[in-house]
Amino acid sequence: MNNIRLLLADDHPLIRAGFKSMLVKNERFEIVGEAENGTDLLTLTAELSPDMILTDISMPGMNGLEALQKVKKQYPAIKCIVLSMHEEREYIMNALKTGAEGYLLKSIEGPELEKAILVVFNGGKYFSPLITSILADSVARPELPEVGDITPREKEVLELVAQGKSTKQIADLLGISIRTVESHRINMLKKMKVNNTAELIRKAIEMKILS
Amino acid sequence: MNNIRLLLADDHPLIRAGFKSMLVKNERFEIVGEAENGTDLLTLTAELSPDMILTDISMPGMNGLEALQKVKKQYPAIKCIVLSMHEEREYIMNALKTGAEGYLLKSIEGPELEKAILVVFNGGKYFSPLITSILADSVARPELPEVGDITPREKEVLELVAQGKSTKQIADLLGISIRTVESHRINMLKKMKVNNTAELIRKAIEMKILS
DNA sequence: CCTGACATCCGGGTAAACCCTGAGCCGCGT
DNA sequence: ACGCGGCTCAGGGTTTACCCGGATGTCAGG
Repeated sequence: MNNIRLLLADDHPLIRAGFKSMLVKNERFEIVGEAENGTDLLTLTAELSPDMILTDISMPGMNGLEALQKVKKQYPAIKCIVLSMHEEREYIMNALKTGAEGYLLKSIEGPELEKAILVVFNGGKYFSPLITSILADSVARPELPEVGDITPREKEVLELVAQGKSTKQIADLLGISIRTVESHRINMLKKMKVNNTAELIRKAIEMKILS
Repeated sequence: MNNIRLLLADDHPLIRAGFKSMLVKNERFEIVGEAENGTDLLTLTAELSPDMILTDISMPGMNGLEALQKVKKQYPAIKCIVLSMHEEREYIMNALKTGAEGYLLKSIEGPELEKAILVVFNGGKYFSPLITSILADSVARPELPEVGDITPREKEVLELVAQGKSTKQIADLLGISIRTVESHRINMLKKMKVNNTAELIRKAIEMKILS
């Protein structure tokens, strides 16, 4: 059986070293490259055409999910497993939307990592047990907030709002009408199902839309 | 020259694996034990009496700093380096207060880690360059009028505001007038030197006044 | 004592946020 | 070709945020 050629992406050398030392124990795994950010991930994917990508979400510059989206578009055959420290539902949902075949927490241990890679390589999907239960919970919930689908323009407005800018200031900065800025803000209020701007900011930060 | 006997503490096997693989390259370093939490760290320290402890801060159960404090009390000779992902001033200050001889970010690379261990082992102190500059900044800048001087009542209002409650709702909940609630909010706007409620929320979260 | 500092409380007026409705333009995918 | 969705804008209305002021009470220090 052929080796499984893996591309590893994480901005921390420490984490990469950890994964490498977990993976070298199994001869079938071959780490063909390491990326420090989303951009590297894209170029290395093009150069190396790995069988599978293991990537962190939060990385400087282009983040893992953005990069993944582009990879999936160009090379749908490449399997992707997302590695993250975050147990928040939104993170997981976003990862799934980009087409990731697996989602693992960094609290993972060696044997589970191997299992996950093998399952995904053979066409399956794998999620940490904890992740599975989180997903199950959110399915059981009758109401699906379905939030997080903030458009680029909305995010632009959101960031200015968080900086304390008034609607008029934002309108001037973006060169658009006050009405338009209001539309964007109010659309976000509805999408996020919040009552006012204050809660919008809190929720946006909670969901890591804002830093 | 003798080996440096290290005790490693982190709740993620992945991180421990990363450190180990970074450290095995240097023969002088010997990892004599690994702890998954603060309690383990204490018992292993007693059993193994290592030369130095490398520990994460956030761990389930007893955290790294609590454990470090106890270790330092019982075995003052053991050097301690704190490993953390957090660049916040408070984290660093707390680590220093517990008597840690070093503070490293997990973005560290191998050579710097070796250097840090050697420096600390030889009686010195070591901090990531980034950490040093953060500390320097906070010393250099006398900092704004200690924005933490939010009064209990104000904080109460602040939390409700962050929950998306309107001034009227807050007034009813607290059993006071709308005007009073507004006063509290506006006083906070002035204290925090922000323009509106949206920015107030962002800043409050930034300063850990709100979760 | 009393004065200043501060937390808490309240009122009125203006600017802004909020909300509904409706609309045109454009890029994108089936 | 058509619909869908993002971005743009407007009228006109209600509600709220924002800021001006002033009022209590407490409490420490001169």
